[in-house]
Amino acid sequence: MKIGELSRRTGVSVRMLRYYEGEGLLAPGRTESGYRDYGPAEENTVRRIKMLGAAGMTLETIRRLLPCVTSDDPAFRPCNDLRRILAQQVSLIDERIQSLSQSRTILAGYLSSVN
Amino acid sequence: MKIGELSRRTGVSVRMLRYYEGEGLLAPGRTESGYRDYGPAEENTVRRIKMLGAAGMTLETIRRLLPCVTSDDPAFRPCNDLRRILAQQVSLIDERIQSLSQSRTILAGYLSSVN
DNA sequence: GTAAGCTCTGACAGCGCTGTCAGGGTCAAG
DNA sequence: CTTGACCCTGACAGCGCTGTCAGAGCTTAC
Repeated sequence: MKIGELSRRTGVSVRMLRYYEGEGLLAPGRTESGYRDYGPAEENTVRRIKMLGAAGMTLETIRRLLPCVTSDDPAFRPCNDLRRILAQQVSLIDERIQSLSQSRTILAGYLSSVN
Repeated sequence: MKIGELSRRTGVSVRMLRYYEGEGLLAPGRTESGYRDYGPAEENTVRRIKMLGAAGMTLETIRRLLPCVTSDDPAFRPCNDLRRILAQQVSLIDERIQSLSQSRTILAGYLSSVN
């Protein structure tokens, strides 16, 4: 299918689909005339990217993770990294939450001091 | 005092002190030769900016808040907005935390499904 | 053949903050 | 007077993602 259709099916903008490709997350074939040509595998990948993105991951992180998650691949590597990266992401999020909580505390302090 | 000294005293980079000014948070006088000239009031202001910034506020938000906090001013307006803005900031942080927690849950799910 | 609609590439913009560099004055001490 | 330290302005860069525009080719249906 062409990029417009994939966009409609996945809800990811055409712009972003091209961007994914530029970032090495997607590698669709091309028609003779140069149009990107996506298959079901690519559609799956886009869905996965979307999910991981929803989990707050950077495209760069997703890129490293994708080969592990793409169940269509024979997965040469058992992806020892998968667990490590996921765990890393979780603690990264924990740090952010911690930091925000701290900010929250400070603000709440101001707020109560204002009466 | 000149900008370098203020920077040393407050721990805020020269770059940022100039930036604060550009954003309308600070309005130091100028010497004849055009050097910025900061007094104790400005130093206080910078300290306040630092604190509010540590609470996760945008400079724009801080700008709106500053006139309320600058205790040196007679404070024409009783700053009805102060409470409102602070509360608003708190709920903004809450939203972010919520969003991160959601991401965390998703990731933790992935992690456990990987075993 | 023509027009509408889709695709292509490449580039600019913006969010909020910060560093850094360039080109050029100023000030203080020797 | 010269030198080194400091200041000035203005502009570019980068983070990560996204929209949008321009200029041009392809496709499809009438």
